[in-house]
Amino acid sequence: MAILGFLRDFPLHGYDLKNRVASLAGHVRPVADGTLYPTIKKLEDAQCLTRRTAPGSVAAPRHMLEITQDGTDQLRRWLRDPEAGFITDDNKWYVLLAFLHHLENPREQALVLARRREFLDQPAQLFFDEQGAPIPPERLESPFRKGLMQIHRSTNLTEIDWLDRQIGELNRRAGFTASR
Amino acid sequence: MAILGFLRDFPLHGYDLKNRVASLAGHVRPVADGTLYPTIKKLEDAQCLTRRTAPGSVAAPRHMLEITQDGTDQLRRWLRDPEAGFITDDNKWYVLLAFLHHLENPREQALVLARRREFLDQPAQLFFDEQGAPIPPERLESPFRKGLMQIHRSTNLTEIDWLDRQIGELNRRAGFTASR
DNA sequence: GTATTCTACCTCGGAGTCGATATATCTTGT
DNA sequence: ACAAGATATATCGACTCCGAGGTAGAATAC
Repeated sequence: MAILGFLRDFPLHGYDLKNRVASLAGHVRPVADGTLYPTIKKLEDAQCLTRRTAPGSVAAPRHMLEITQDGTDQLRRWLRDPEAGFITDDNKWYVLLAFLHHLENPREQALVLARRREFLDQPAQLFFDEQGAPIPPERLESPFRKGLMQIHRSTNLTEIDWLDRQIGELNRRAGFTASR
Repeated sequence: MAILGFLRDFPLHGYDLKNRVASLAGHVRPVADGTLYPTIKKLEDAQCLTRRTAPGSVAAPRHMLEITQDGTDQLRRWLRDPEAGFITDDNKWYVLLAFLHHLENPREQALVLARRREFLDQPAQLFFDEQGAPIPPERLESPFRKGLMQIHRSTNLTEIDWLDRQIGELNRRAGFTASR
């Protein structure tokens, strides 16, 4: 998704793509060559991108990659109806968010945000005692677990706040375009 | 790490462990049977835990798992000197944090928190233009990317604040025990 | 001249994870 | 009496991903 998402902005070569994906995922989680290049080839085989060899501006020759219509369609399908992991896993969610603007319909964008919003709504029970009963933060002995739950709660509220404002904005815009 | 960390609190059987790990990791990212049971066996082979068959209190018989001294040592090694991913990947970091109290020396605990603190300090450049120059949040066209960077910044500050207070507290305590 | 470094691409083996499948027990509903 | 569902453990094949290694061109350092 990140490869097609970046290519949708402008054509790139593999090495450049690697650095962009690395700085996006998490913060700086490098993507291994052994992951990137086979994935590019897979997307090429699936007609999602085309390759054009260009002389390297700095060193060895590059393969400039361009997204195709099939690739754009595939990207939009992934964004419109993301797998569960893209909603529940923070890392994946942030990747999705980075490319959600490529889904052009504000109503569809709002629906995706709503899924995340719904997920964040369910109260997080992280720790349980011997009997399996949830332990509230104030009864946790470990200051790290206490901090973990505090941070978790605080960051969730921050994101929920943003989501609500954004969903409202998108629905307003969807209403405008529908009533025109 | 999560298996040994939970067992360090009290003995558990696999099924129970599965639910606890699931509710901890991320928030609710279920752990597959095919991951859990082979891992338990691997830890057993490595003498990190012992197994004792007990009649199932509700249904089928359980294998009650108990951590050994070797297991405790291994857990502490993982916590004391975590791999890079445990510092930079939010999901992994939160798992580590959930068990950091098993590292009993406050000085060692503070050192791990300091590594995370140092990582959070480096400013996040998530998006770049065609020339490779970083794009500041205010010049981003996508509201989702803008929100992404806002949320990222805000949650980072929240965690940094907590880390600083916690590191200070731990160092105070380390000073006390050293001067006694 | 030559070594090093950065750019740029690619492949292979191994490790880890998942989903499907299987088995068995006990409780609950019908 | 029987079916369904939760509990509980285990394995296997498929898949993904990474890390190590290799190739090569161009710039820079020594």
